[in-house]
Amino acid sequence: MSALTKLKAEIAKAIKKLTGQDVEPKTLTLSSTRKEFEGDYTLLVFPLARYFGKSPEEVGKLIGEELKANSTIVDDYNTIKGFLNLSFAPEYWTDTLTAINTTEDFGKGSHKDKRVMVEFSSPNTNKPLHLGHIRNILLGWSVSKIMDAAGYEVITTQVVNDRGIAICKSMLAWEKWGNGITPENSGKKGDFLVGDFYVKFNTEFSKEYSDWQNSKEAEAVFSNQNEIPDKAEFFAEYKNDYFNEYSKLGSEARQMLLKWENKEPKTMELWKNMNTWVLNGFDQTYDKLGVRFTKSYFESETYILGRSIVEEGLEKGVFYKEKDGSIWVDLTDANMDKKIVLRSDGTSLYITQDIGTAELRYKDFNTEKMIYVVGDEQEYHFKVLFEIMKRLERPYANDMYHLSYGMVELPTGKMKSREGKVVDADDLINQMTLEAKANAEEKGVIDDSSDEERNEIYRKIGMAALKFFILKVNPKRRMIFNPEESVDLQGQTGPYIQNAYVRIKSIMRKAKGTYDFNDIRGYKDFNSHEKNLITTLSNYPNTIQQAAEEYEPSAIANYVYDLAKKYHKYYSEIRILGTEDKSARNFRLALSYSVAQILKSGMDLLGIEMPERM
RNA sequence: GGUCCCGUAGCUCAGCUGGAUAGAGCAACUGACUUCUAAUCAGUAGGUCACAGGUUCGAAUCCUGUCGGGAUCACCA
Repeated sequence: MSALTKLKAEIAKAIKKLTGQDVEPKTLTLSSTRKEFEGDYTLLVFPLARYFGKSPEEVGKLIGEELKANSTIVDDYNTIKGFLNLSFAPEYWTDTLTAINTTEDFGKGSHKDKRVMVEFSSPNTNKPLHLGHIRNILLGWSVSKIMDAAGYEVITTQVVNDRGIAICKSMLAWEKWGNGITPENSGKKGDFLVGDFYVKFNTEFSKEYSDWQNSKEAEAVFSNQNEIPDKAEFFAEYKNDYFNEYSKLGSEARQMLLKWENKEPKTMELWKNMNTWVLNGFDQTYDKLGVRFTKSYFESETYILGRSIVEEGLEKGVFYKEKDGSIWVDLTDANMDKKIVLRSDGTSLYITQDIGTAELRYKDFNTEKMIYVVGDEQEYHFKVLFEIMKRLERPYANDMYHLSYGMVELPTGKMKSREGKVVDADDLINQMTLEAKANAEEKGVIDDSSDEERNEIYRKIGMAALKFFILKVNPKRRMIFNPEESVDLQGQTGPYIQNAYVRIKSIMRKAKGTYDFNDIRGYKDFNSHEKNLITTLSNYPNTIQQAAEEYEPSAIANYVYDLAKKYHKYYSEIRILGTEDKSARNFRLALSYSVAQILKSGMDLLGIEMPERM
């Protein structure tokens, strides 16, 4: 039991003694005292005044007096209006620090008997990963780390969309214009190579389309409109219909999809090859991002799943059949629409697959809790999915969560992969490392490291800047990313936090063998920074729990920044190694050591690595 | 039109279940490296918390409405 929980119990006891009223200790609000007032922690007495029938100020005095007399933690108190400011005994600070210092994995939550699955990334195999994926991946990875720290057992998965018309477009373009190029014979990273052909298909298709617009066929289509719209506007909107009805390339792509579905050997071979190229490329990117999946699911293998569950739902009366044979679910009573779950020709839809994969994962890993990291444009889809799973009475249905995040946009607007208007993940990662390098060389700091060590440091710094930049923001916010102005390396950033850590590491190297963390209790004359830091450190476990409950990496990011900021300030004002008094010096080193540990641990929850020097 | 998300300093964002005078960073300007790593620290300036009501001892926070931005409402994924 932490000292603060103990104190709350003592306060509840005091209230009981003074009024006979039972108060749940958890309902008491105890927060650290604002710096302009005397005291360490503040109890809000407004809500308690009604038990006493006295003014908040008087109540505060009564409770304060009682605590001062009987609490081992509280040394003194003062009241201002309805605020009871409590000052703690010196032992509170040293003992709390020692507890933090000696607890292994301080902050980690108690074991929860539940497996959580976090699904994220979920790329298509027709193009490389881009900035949008980066936000998704960083969020997913961080949430999985946070859930793990909160005490869950975590399974990470991705669902790879490796089938469908988009992939066929890349395949067709490669067949037509590829001249047998491969990653091996060209030296080009596989996902980029395939992505190039996806763009190639679309530029060729656009050419074909604009040529067609001058044809008699097009003229006929246009003049057939009931209302005569603006011609340019009409053709801009008609592109998709053209693809399906008139386009030569479109029909070739659809034929390829048909061949794929019939498992035509030559097509299968091409498909397998190109997928392997892309997936190898993805693995390299995941590696650079420091992300791993317990298991990958492939839509080519899972897209048929879900049909048997639809059958089951039909029997149970959860779904119903239309005359044309299509199967639907009616969610109007839950404030949603009717939704089709199986086509009239018996083939699956997106939702059918998701029903199937949820079930498959439950069978594979017995995951009772599932978190889907997917963009906010799919909120409705997941609302529907979760409602369906509830109606199908799946054991995991009540613990499914859509971690929805806002789109990442460029200053010029939305990214469009088919036009090649994207920020590629790999480019961005490299750019960040280069920027960290340029910045460091300008400063000329890192001393006697080898080139290899230095590059490793630059990579860590660059990645920290990128990751922190993205994770510090509430996921729900849309964000505009400007690749030119790029990500800062100073201020509220990843490197700022790394820098605090590096400073401590440097101190610890210099202090080696000259201190004893067990000898700190003699120190009593704490300054406000020291109390402040210990208070912040002891909030770490709560922060983790809260971040886990709300699926919110930004809570960790803000915490870690706050801690680093407080330490930087402390560092600039107090000379730690120069401290004369032995127990004070031990205390300060112990405090610094703990700060470093928590900074490292917290950054790890964001998927950010710490360099030992920079 | 229905539903959901967002709106806080010039810009990017914090602000926990309602609590004391709304906080950081960037950009601008001033200072601080012979002293544990200056990717730092200190300071100046910058606010009608979109707007209007309501709830109460007390509202950026909760409720209602309005306005602005976005998403979504396919036998696409």
